[in-house]
Amino acid sequence: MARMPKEHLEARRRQILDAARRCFIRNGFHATSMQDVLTEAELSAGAVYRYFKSKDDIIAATAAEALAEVASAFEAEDDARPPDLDNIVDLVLGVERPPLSGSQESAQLLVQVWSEALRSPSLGTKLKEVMTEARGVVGGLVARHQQRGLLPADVPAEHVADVLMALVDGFLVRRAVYGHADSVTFRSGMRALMSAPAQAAR
Amino acid sequence: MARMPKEHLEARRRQILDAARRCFIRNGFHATSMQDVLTEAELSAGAVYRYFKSKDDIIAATAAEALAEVASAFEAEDDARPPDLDNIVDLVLGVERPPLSGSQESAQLLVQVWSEALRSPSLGTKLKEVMTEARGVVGGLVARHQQRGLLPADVPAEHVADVLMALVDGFLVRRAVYGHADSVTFRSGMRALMSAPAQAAR
DNA sequence: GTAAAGAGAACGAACATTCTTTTTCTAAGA
DNA sequence: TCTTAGAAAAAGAATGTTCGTTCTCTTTAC
Repeated sequence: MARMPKEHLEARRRQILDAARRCFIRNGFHATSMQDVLTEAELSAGAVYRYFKSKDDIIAATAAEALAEVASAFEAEDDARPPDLDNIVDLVLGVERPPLSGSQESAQLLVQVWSEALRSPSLGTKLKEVMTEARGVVGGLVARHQQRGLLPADVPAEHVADVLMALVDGFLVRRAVYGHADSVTFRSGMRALMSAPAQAAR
Repeated sequence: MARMPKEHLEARRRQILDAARRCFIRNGFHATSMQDVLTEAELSAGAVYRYFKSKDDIIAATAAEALAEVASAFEAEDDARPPDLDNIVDLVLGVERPPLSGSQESAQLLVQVWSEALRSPSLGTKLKEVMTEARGVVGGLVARHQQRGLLPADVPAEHVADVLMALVDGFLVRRAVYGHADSVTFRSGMRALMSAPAQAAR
């Protein structure tokens, strides 16, 4: 019997997933060949197929980790935040570790995941679940702000949450595609928008 | 000599591009095979390759049309808008025909274009050009609003434009991936955000 | 010593593209 | 105006390559 220590087993799996992730970010899921992944991971086909049963399996695992990253960022927003913050912008644009402060590579992978979710029903379902959950978290924060009079209370919190979620997604798009998405600039723009003088309906 | 009327020639080209577009929206650029396109267009390989010299050529043409659609939407914002509008939200979310009121399919294709732009330098460049142009248009509108006192003037217009552009992109993501992105809901949330009471720095 | 782990050749299917053949349509000639 | 030649347009088989995956053999680690 020569079963290797399972820590080594998981290290190999990690090695493959990391290599695949780099390939997928660079070329997308379907323009990346298995040969690309094998070369990047510096492993043979025989080795890789011991850990994943197919390319689709690797894609699914990569996408799942990307979604987990997003989910955990929103969870952190939920409870780790001090309850007395005064500006909702900081909720979404907080510097420490929300989705927005992730790397450009994470943003690029997420764009690939969106694209893949359009053709894979199972990934699409997972994505919707994660984002629905996140919207709930943000909605709760909005509601708390409304209770404190920091936001008008006559608008459903979900409506505001939708806008904030779109801001996050849009920020990710711009960071992924255009490279520089500066959260300081962004926050400044948001503050300007939010301190617009009250307007009469036209 | 038997050269067909060029209107028929362009109709064939359209037929192919329309079919390809449907395929690309459904499966992405690289998970779509030429056979898929041929079947969808109800044409033979020989026919299609008379109008496009390669699959990449079809991809490039499809992406270019998608970008043209976006560009024209922003151009329309620029000059067709009444100059006396009172709410900047309407700039981005206007109902008539800006990018946001496009179909879900257009949004889905745009996600595929973003994804492809990550691996194709030439498409990436074109995309950046179009979006830089659009940002300029939005920036000009923001500046005009600042001049009228509808927005704080102590923040660079570009910062606000960045936020609004991200909103557009985010709206497109949500419409593409989650299906229902209701512009009425969205506008309601935006208005709530923008009429937030002025806040003291914490 | 033995079975797991890995390497790398081998395989069939699917791919984009080209080549050959057939069909279709235009334009010149009777 | 009808015919017909001839080229453009389209079809579909053919081709060579690349793909994902499997199979066999070797190495490694317990």
